[in-house]
Amino acid sequence: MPTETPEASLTSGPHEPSLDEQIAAYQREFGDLDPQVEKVVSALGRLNRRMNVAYGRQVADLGISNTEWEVLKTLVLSGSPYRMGPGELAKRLGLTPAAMTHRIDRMAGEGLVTRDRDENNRVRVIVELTDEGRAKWLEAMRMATNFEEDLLQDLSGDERAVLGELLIRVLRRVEHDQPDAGGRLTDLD
Amino acid sequence: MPTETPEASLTSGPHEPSLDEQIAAYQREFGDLDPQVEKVVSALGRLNRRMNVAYGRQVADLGISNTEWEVLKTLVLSGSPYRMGPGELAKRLGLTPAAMTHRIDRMAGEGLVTRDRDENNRVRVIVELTDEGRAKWLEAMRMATNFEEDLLQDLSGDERAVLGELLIRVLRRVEHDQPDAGGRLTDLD
DNA sequence: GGATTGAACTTTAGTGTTGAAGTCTTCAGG
DNA sequence: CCTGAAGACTTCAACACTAAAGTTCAATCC
Repeated sequence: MPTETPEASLTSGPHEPSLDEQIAAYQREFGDLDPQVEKVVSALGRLNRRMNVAYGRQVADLGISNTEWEVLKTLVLSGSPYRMGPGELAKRLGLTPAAMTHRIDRMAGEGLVTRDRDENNRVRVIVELTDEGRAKWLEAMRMATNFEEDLLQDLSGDERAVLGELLIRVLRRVEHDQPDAGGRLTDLD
Repeated sequence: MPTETPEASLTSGPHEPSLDEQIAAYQREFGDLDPQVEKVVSALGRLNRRMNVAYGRQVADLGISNTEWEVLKTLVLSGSPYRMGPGELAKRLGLTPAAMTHRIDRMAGEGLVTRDRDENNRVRVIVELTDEGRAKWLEAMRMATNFEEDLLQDLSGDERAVLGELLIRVLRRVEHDQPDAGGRLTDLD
């Protein structure tokens, strides 16, 4: 057995703290906070993390990455004929134009989208969803909705409605203070 | 004026779709979904994105990145004496050990943490929060709690309680299906 | 109508992340 | 002991992203 020093518990307990433990720890380390607020915020954070992991795993089975799926979604939501310029795409996805260029390169290489110059204005580029891209989106969408339905399974119809309403009210507050992309929507970091 | 071709609306309307528009677009493109579920999920997604942006901006003012803040949080939550091994840190943060090594390098260079070999087991490394690191965490925490308080300002005490409860029930469902880190917690992508 | 401004995208340099291979230490067996 | 195996971290190569500089085409000014 490895020399069990007192501090050896450093790596011993993988024991990821439960939400309650986490909140208790915050109370301990930073007394000055409202447990009710912390509960909501911590739950939101964890939930989103888990959801991202879940989505990532699912779309990986389709041979695409989470980031590629984001692009497919954005194109589909723009409606037929599923075209958009790299600049607009970048803005919606919170990426720099440079990153968008590379992402489109990859996706075009995989046949998910096409990239062409606009004949009427040769500075512009048109990214268009291919049939294959749309098919991938559809498959991903089916998986996602199954997962989402399952996610909310423990909630009654009324509860779902209430949850939706409350979230939207909170969302309105951020979107108001932080109207769209004041600058870049630089996610994480 | 640039030649306004019919498709020129490609880049014309930065018009980021509202939540309602987004949900309507999903209905249009993929009839087979429950609007109530979609409302909750879409709101969650947007909310988290906005929150990440907000946190990122705030801690940037303190001269640290969002990712560094994550490390500080994890160390503080572990409780005094705020020590942890890189491996455990990586697991909690959903990073590979390799990334953790570099992150610790940087943070040690900035004086936020120290990195030392465990005297009792020289394979192990101990990352410990410095006073400066703890001070940064404290500042960040103050900003964060202000923001979070503001975020929920439009909700009554009861509503906050309900929201927290509902989120926790949803969370329980994911954490049950996806118990902790089955493998790596590869966020996004 | 030729130069200037401006818009939309691409290229380049630098940083952070992953996955795989490598190093060093400790533990267990002969 | 001395060897082999396992664990904990680090190094390396490849990839994705950002910020800033560069390129190309279109519109406007004189």
